Amino acid sequence: MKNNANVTMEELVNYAKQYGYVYAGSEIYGGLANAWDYGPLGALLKQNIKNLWWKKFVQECPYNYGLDSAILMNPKVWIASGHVANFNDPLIDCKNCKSRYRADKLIEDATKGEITGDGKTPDELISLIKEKNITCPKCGSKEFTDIRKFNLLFETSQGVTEDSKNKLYLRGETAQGIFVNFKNVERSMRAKLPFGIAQYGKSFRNEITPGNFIFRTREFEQMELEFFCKPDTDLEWFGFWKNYCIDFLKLLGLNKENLRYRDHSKEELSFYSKATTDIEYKFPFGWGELWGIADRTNYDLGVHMDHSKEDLRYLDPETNEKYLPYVIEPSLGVERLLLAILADAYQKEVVDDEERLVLRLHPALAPIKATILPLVKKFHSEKANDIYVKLCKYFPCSYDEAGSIGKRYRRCDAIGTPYAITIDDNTLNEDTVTIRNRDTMEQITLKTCEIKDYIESKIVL
RNA sequence: GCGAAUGUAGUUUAAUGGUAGAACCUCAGCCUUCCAAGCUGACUACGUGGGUUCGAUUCCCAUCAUUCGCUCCA
Repeated sequence: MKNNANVTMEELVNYAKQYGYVYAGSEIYGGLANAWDYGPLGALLKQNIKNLWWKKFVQECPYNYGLDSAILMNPKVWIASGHVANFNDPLIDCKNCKSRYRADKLIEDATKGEITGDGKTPDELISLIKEKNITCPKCGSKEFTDIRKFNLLFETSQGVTEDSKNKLYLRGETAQGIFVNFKNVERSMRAKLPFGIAQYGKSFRNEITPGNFIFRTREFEQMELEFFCKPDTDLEWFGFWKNYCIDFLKLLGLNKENLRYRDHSKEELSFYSKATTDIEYKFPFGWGELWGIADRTNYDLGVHMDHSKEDLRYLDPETNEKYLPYVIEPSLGVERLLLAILADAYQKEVVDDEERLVLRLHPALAPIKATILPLVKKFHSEKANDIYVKLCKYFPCSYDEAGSIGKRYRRCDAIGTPYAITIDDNTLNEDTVTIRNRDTMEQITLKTCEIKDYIESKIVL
């Protein structure tokens, strides 16, 4: 039944636009590359994703606390974290065949790792390339362009006048807002290791090549947890969170077949990371990273302690030792998860030779939980509207009286609404309604006063 | 940013150097008592800006956007 192998990205993009999930950004002005807006349903789905993540990682998790830190931070944060230096890729083009390389990688490859490009200025890199007679691996040319730096951090300025002294960065990840608040949370919540701090929010990166719809965008939303633990327990917790994360995805209803772990090789690991595992999802365009789970050691707290001169060490109440906690970071992109959820739920089924488009979303994720349908407009509208007004107070509902009942069922199938409540003569005479289930197409009869409890019991994750 | 391709209603598309036709969707009305029924009507498009031409959606240039590679990553 579940099979999204035939769903193309193109189909999903059209679907998302057609039904009010995702629109191209600034469309009436010709668009803006790679910007996407979330429509009425997309906004609800996004909210649901974030709320469910918060529920599982904060509300129901005894270890973790929530946080909402600012997007604008003191620029020293980004210098300390290494983003200002390391989000600068020195790129160089071959003038002959137009191939593009990272200058530091080019040197490393050409010298078989004898010379590393780490920490070199652009001028030093250029002279190294000349000195070692490095040629383009593709065409053998020695003619390269100058090095151009692509700073992945967005810059902005604070104050009404443009002034480099007031240069600020839009955060490139939410994680740093957590690290700089480590001591605050520890003190105010009287937190004992191990404990985690979770937050979701917007981050910005000047990606050189964004793409694949909402998979990689320059403005995106992250849901990150920084989990602090004793230095020797990091690998144990690393395993714990790997399981916890994938269980969460399965709970949301993602098909197991479309999920896998991928461990980073040693060469691939970030300089600060001891181990990293990605949870990948099989998107219509192929396997792609959904959730990165990294053992960041004590790197982040360490650099912030160095740069800020604040003591960020934890005083272990059992041993009276002071040490920097290790950090496990499960980091998830909201839009990526949303894309995975849409791709996974999108089903085209054939019912009596007719194609039925149905979005098999978990009821907890569905933007609209129930739709209220008067069986015949002129007889049942008034009663249906009464019920609609009452149910709206508890969860998002819609009301639809246009077209045949069958057509209205299909409309709510297409946007993933799990329950359709039909109001007919029995509602007027006996105060009962028919509730039709999107997935099974089965119908049950309930008293009107039972509807709210019934649906609320189904939309809990 | 570089290379290649593309751009006609919300979606899928047709035709054309003389300013565009359809299907689905949507909306209104009629009809309709449980799975996209039917009838009547309505709305909506040549990405943007220049150039050539008597006249451009069509040809040329630029620009913007999208897609695919390089690269990067949540």
